[in-house]
Amino acid sequence: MTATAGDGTVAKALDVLDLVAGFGHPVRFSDLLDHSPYPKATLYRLLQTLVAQRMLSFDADRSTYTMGLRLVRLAHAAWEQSALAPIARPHLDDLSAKVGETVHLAQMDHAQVLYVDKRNARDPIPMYSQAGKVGPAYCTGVGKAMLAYLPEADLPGILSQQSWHPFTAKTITSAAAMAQDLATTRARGFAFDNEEHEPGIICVAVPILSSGGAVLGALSVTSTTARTNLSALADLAPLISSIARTIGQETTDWRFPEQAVQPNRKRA
Amino acid sequence: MTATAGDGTVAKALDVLDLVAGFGHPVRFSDLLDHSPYPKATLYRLLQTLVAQRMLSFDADRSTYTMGLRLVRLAHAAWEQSALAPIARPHLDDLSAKVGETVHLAQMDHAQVLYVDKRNARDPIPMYSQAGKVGPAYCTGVGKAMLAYLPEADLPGILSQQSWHPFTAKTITSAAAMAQDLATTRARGFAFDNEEHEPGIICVAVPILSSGGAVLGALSVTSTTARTNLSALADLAPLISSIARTIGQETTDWRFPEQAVQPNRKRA
DNA sequence: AAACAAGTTTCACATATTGGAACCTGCAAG
DNA sequence: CTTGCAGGTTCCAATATGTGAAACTTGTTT
Repeated sequence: MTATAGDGTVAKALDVLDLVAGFGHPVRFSDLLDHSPYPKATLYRLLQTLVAQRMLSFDADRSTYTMGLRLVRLAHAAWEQSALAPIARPHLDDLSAKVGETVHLAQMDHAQVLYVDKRNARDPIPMYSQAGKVGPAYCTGVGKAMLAYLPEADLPGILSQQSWHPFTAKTITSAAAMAQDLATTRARGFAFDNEEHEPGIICVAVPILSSGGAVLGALSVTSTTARTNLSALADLAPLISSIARTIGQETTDWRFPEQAVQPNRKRA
Repeated sequence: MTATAGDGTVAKALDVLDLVAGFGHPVRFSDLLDHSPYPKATLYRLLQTLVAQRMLSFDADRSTYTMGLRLVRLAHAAWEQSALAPIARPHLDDLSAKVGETVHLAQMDHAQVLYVDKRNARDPIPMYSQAGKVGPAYCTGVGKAMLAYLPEADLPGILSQQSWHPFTAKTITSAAAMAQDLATTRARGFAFDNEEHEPGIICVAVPILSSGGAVLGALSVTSTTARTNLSALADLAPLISSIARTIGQETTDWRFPEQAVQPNRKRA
């Protein structure tokens, strides 16, 4: 599972946190025990600590553990502080308004794709509750767009961590085939998802690059085969690319007005 | 600040996490050192651990620390798993569509109000609040709605933790005055925020209660004095209350279909 | 009443954490 | 240059912390 390094109390605690998160619903102590490598007493103490820290919450009635609210708070800070997401937000609104389809903003996280922001086709609700989800890199538009522009040195490591599960008949299922697809993507300047993750779902995606050329994230527009097709989506590429370029530019530029902020220096 | 209990490595690590979150922008090591009670070496190791766990990320170029992406991931799980938020979501959509004003869903977190979800007004007004953000309980509609229905035993503890900062001339600034206001609120069945937090901003809020009467959260509709007034907002109370009642009902009922889930029992 | 499962506490032992101090950087001033 | 210094990183002995097998509650089943 989350193959944590053997040592470090903090690592263990976070491991447990992931474990609880993985269940996706309130869990009892013994359920966790069955799925964790830690002995009863240790797990018990870790849980106590996490609850005390409000990273988990404990429902005494049902004697189950759930994710705590402190996390939501911390994540808010994480999102706000991320260089990409807050800057991209208004541009996502624009793009969403213009194309009227589902729009995704993603970043690489640990060889997977992390959706950082999203606009739905119907109701535009900017909120990270819908973001935060992770997905595979090898069969999503945003994933392939980022992979294509990653430093060559990093690629093998990341590709080796993909599961290559064949979600659909069109899923790319080997590093070799992926290399091919990424070359095409680079040549084209944008990536497609041709029903590689879910049948009927297609998308165009472009990378968001810093002015130094580093991959900051990716931007995509998703639709269905019922409504459109790849070549129609490709027509959107110039628009999406231009927006991605703007976001990349602004993100590179902004670098936080650090010297302007900090008239507060005191001890805790 | 986050007055953590003296012991526990995990507590310290999370304390540091909060510290970084508090800055709201990338920070250098020494900035953190100035604001933390921990000695250099200790703080250094804690930071290393957090970075290794991807709870923080370290920008080598600028040698600054920022919140990590793993948090966003965990928070997503937290949100999804929370009994209230996912259930309330469609109802927020409804309410938002019907009233066309800003709608908030909040919960109590550690004597403060945590905004868990939000819908913007059609004609969005710039305002201090966003999902994941925390706010004071004593001068917000949602805060007062929840306080009014909390078990009496819990109230003193929570009230004693309020800052009573007079944001505006109308802010309630003492526990005594609050007791009065809460009594009125209970009698009325819903709470007002009469420009108590920000001038020109007013709101109606109702508590969301479980069928057992426990406070699960609160629901509010916010507007401005430029556009409407308290008595007009009060007219919305029946609608909001009814939605809140539905949410409370569904949340109480749902209690996760536990027996349906778990054909997987194995050791890690 | 006896057997059992789930959760909690104990305690001697091991180890991870601690933090003062020494040690590396750059870099700016002499 | 070379000296001084602030921001960062590493050492290491002392010790506080975390460990986990086993004993012990509690509540539930047979």
